[in-house]
Amino acid sequence: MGENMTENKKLLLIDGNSVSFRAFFAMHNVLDKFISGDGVHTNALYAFNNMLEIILKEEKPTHALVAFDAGKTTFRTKMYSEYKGGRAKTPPELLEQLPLIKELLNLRGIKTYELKDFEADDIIGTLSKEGEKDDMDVTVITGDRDLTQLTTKKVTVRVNVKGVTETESYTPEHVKEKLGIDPNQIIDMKGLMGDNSDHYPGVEKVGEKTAVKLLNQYDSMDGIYDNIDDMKKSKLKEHLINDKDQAFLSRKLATIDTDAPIEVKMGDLEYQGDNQEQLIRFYQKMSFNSFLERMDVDTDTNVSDLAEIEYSLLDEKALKQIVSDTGVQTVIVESLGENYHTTPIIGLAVESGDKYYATDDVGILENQDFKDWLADKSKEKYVFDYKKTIALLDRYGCKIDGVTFDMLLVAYLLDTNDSKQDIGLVAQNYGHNLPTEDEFYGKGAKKAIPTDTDKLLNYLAQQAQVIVSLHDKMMAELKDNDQDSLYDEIELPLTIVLSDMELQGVTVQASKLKEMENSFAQRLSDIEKSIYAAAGEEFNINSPKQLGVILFEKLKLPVIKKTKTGYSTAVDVLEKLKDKSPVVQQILDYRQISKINSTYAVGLQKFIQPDNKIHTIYQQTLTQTGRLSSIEPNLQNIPIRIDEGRQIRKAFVPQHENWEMFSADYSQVELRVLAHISGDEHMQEAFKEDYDIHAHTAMRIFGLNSTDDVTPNMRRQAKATNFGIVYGISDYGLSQNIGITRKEAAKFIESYFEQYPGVKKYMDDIVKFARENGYVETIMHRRRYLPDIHAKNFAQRNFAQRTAMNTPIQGSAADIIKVAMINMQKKLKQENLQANLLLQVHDEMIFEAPKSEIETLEKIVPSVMDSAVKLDVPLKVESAHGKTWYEAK
DNA sequence: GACCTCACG
DNA sequence: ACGTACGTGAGGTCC
Repeated sequence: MGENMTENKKLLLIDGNSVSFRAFFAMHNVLDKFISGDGVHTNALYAFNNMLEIILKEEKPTHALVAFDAGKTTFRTKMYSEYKGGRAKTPPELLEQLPLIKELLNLRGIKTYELKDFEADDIIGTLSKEGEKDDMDVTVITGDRDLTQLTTKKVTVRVNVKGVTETESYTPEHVKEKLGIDPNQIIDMKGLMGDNSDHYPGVEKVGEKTAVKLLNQYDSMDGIYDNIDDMKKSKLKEHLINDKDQAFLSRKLATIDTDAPIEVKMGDLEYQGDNQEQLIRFYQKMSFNSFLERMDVDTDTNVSDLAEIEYSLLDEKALKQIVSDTGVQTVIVESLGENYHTTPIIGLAVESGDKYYATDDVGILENQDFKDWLADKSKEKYVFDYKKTIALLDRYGCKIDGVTFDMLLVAYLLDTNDSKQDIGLVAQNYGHNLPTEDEFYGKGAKKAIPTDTDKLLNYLAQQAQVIVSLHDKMMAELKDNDQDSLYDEIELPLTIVLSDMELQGVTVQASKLKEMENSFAQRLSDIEKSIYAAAGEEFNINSPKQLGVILFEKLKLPVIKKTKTGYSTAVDVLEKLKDKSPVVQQILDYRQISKINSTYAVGLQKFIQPDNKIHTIYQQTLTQTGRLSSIEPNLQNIPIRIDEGRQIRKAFVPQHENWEMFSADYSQVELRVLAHISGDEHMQEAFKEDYDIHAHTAMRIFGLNSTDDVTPNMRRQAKATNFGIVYGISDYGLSQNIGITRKEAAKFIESYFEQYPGVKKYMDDIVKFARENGYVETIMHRRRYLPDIHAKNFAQRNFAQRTAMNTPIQGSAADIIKVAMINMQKKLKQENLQANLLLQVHDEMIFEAPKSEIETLEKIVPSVMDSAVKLDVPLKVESAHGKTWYEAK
């Protein structure tokens, strides 16, 4: 180890422009929320400071500097006038924040610097070299990958990967691993391949791959051109010769100047630390409450630093005040851990008339006045996670009603990324200093209720306080987004429907599952034996790693696809190897049965409660599209496609004798939604006339005159294309799915768009909408923000575009069934039926009902479902019933 | 805890 | 040249 006599001097260099840029777009979706008193946007400033806090803590620099670009023209534009040409202008909302960012840095004791005719990169390059000469450790923070060329043993370059706080650290080893070349070869690589975003060319047809290959062979661009005469004749050689001048110019442009004429000296860069007084005033001016709070409690967010709040014990005396209060009150019912259907309540808190009450004695729930107050619909209440609160109280014999504000639900509707089902996280997103569950109770094995009861009760009181103080702001945002009816009329009423379903539970016969488990076990052991025989040895078939060795090394089957860690043994790969060896089919069989056995036959038994029922949890605030998800267990993926798996459904039965299972599903709801929102005439006609949609599509894209001429294979391909359209199609994806070439797939798509021009227009328009607004929305104004729609990275951006196309379709379908569920529950009550809604699987509802009610359900369920919303095309519902879920289809 | 695989819409 | 279908949850392996 080298001795460092300068005592760990540490230089921090930040690329001010690129980090500000990232900061701005990372918080672009809250642009309008972050405005200072005098009307200046502050989102980038806020995110920048966030990053700064984290970086300063991690890096503990002794010296620091933030470099900025000085202007549009530099020595590079003089060399090549097109340099960075065609770049989008910096948004004015960001531009106005740059002086604020510099002011902030000044108050935080960090020097800023810019130099005429040079870019921030050159300042950083020059100083990092100087720091290294002084034997300092240097860290560079930037949003720009180009700076990785500065990486050395002493210089680490951290590039923002997601937002501004997550970075990827480049050391020389990491560069080598990632790019396959050394840091000092990066400029040669850029010279050869050019740079689209900086707008300079390299050598024609040379991309990253080719450049790296050449550099591995010839070391540098000079090496390539020294040996060019010896290269054998090829297009590549021709391009290299033709574009030689261009390549050397590009390399020059890509090279960061490490010898810029800067006027600052290392001594000027000493990190000063915060100017407390002025910084506080600055934060106040910017309304940065969270940063202000952090200053008061110092930097440590330990539980002991929890701001104290005054509360009294929630006892009989307090209840007198609470039940007589006519104003809005906030209720906290706390439980720790995973599944709220089984975990105990560990504490309660109520905010009432600006006072806080809390207790860890659940005996209070036996007080009749309290019970009545909780169940009283006319007593308005606020909570966090209404569904959980209902379920917890239910086990203690209490009902709760009158809830008008569920902070979790509102946070989710405002931004699907925001809700992490943790009040601390939501609070922190809104600038409040409340610990998360993990922060307060500890993580993993260390998780525990604090021994100091006062601490716990204080935390609960604080939760109530956060809910009270954020209510107005969040509800106002909801209204601004035009999402108030989505909340009032759909999500909040749905919470009650879902809690009914969860608490009702579905009856599952353990004996039936046990029986299947035994028969699967027998079959598995048979197949196992014959696989071992074919392989010539015993191994763990469930291990993709071991299986890979057997298939591709021992049996020498051709490798079709690789994963990050080894050979892929996924179904699509094995399907292609089926005729090469009989063992492949046996492995497929083994996999299938093993999956059904472990996940369902064995797995589901563990969830059957003493009441012979399974009580799943529907996550209402999780998916990015507005669908529900089901956990512990997941009852939305019970097998159906293959009969062996489908047998599992025979264990799902009604809870009473002489009852039946009844299921009803929407037919092609997503395509109908697409027909509606795209307004495409041909697709709308197909649904209005109730044609077989896939046959109709086949007829159109294959240019036939009648659906009678459509072959089953044509229909299959058209069906896949319809699915692809809904997912945000790509020719590659479609080609993989139906086993045709990419070219053929591209043809399909082209003719699809010719036949359904409205669909094409929708796809173009929705992506444009996402680019302009930063989000997309459903028919009920459910929102999904798509920050990656502006990503520089091709794959990320494309993904965001497909998401923009798919989300309004999938999400609107989710809206529709949610409305139907609410109406259905109402109808069952109105009609005084005993039938119970038990499950929802995205486009279907599953009920149990007395046999005598089945006929009624057959009329009312489809009618409630297809009238849930009014679209430009009809909705279609199919239903079935039988003794078990298996038969109800 | 990451990764692979596979169940559903 | 890039690297892909959209949305989920869970079990098993391996580190």
